[in-house]
Amino acid sequence: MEDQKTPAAPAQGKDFIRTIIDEDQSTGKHAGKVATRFPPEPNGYLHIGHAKSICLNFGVAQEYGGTCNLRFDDTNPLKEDVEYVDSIQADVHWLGFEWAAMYYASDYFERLYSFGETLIRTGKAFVCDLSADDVRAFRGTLTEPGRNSPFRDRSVDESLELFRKMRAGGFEDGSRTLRAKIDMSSPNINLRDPALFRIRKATHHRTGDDWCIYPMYDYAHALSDWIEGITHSLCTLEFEDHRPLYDWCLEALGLENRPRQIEFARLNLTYTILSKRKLLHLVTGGHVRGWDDPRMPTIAGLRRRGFTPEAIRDFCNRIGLAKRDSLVDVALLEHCLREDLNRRAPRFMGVLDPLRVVLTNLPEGVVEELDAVNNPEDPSQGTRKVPFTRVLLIERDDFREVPPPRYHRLSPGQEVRLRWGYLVRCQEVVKDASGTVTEIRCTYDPATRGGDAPEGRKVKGTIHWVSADHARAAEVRLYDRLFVAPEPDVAPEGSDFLSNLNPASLVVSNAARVERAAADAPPGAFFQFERLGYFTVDPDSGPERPVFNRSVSLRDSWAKIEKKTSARR
RNA sequence: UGGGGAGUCGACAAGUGGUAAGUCAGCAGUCUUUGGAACUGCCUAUCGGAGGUUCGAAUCCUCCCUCCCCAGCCA
Repeated sequence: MEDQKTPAAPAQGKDFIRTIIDEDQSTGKHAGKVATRFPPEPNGYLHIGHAKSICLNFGVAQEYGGTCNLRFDDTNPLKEDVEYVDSIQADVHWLGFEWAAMYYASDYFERLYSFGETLIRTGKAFVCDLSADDVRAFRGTLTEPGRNSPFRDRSVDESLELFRKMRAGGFEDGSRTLRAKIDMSSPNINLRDPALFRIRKATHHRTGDDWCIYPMYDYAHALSDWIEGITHSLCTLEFEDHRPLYDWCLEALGLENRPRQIEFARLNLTYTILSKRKLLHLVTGGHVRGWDDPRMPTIAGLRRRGFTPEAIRDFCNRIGLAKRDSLVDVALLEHCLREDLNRRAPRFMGVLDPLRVVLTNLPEGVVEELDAVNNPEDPSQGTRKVPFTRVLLIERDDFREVPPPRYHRLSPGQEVRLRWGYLVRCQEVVKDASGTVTEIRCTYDPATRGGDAPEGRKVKGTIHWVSADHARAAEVRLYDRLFVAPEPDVAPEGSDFLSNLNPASLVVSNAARVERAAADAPPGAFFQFERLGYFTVDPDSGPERPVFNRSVSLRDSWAKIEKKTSARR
């Protein structure tokens, strides 16, 4: 795995998982091997929370010279689909990782079944005829112990016969389960004779109708880990009290070289929802345009939004790893993107809300080719030519007839610099009948070509622009946070996270005009429209109509000044 | 009021008995042909609380408080 020089590798302060692995290495546990796995259930798209797990599992394997498998935890045919297995593979690859091997829990169904028979034979599991409701009733509560199933003590032979009949399709869904024989009075509810297999006459996306019984998560996961020789099975905190069951499964079968499950806190992000169920709801409810809507925290959404794998990996390295519940500021994610793109993205000029500027002292028909630097942060990206003509388009917001305090842009009588162009002075404002400014007339100073101000002349403002004749029309999609609340789930009584949806999370500009090179960029290309932010070309883009997504805005200190000064009044 | 976890600056997070890193955010500046970037300074955290052990504790002990997870034939 080359080309993954994610910056800011924490030199000191190893996280607790790597500390554990260090210890295992020094004591020679697992013969010094490190084998991890990323085990998604193919029932939804991967999101930024999964990225944390992916970076951890694949990262640890790389760092210790070990391996990391991709394993689909496909034990519930009712919820799973190939669309998801495809997207998951694509997303892991896109993030920059390559698995040592790819497996499906369903690859192990036969072995898992056979392990089930073994457990029956050794008196550690039994077929239970109780209905789901009855099982619940027998389970007890958090404070009261449960009661043994009346079928718990039936003979090994009877259970074996019943289990075979379950597999053969002889029973209806829900009529029977294979249960572990552990302890109905355990304070840990997961140990109260948990189900190991249930009947589900459903077509599986991989095994078709080969099976009508499917293993439960705890059982399948522990054994799959063991089968693959996983050494460190990393998962999130909610599985902490499943660990005794994970261990039980391996121990009951007398398996050696057992993997160790270690739990870490899942990622939570401000202004974001990271529940597969709720994300699915956003998609099916039409609140977004799909799993890859640029407002979604899915890997597919982030990719379409213009996030880079580098920025996401950097983010995952920076948020740290611990066991305490945390809520990471989404501003950190945005920061990581800006930092990456500032270094790498070429600059272009584009105007979102155009205002005509006529240079009265530049004759019509004259086209000057000016040199513009592609990336001030990276001279190797060179320069390009931009056409300068009599009629220009600037950002409407870069002109104020009555400039507020500390406004450094264009206003009547004032001078401003056109980036890479000339210094221009506003001489006249043209309005329509309703009083809307339709055009401003300026003079340019031929002595300031390239934007160089003569000795002693201070021009504070520099604005972007395009030539009206040369610019290309484009659609620009401005995205904002999907939710207005830092914790979307915190909603008033009677309402849910949907009530916190941001009505302005997408604002489309159809009036935008951009320089040609930007309009010709292929989908997925990223760049900065100077002073506006970082953008990427959306897949909706076509030769006739380029479509740009704003990935993230630039930090805007003027917005802060303006907010403060207006608040003061 | 069962069991399992967790509590260090606004947010993440180092620190594992020797006297509280770093990052993001925020604030104030410098600089600037992006009010971008970069750079500088500030952000005065005694470590959930109370006791105790110790020359010395965020780090050890005791008690207490708060928060999260678990009663799917989901994962």
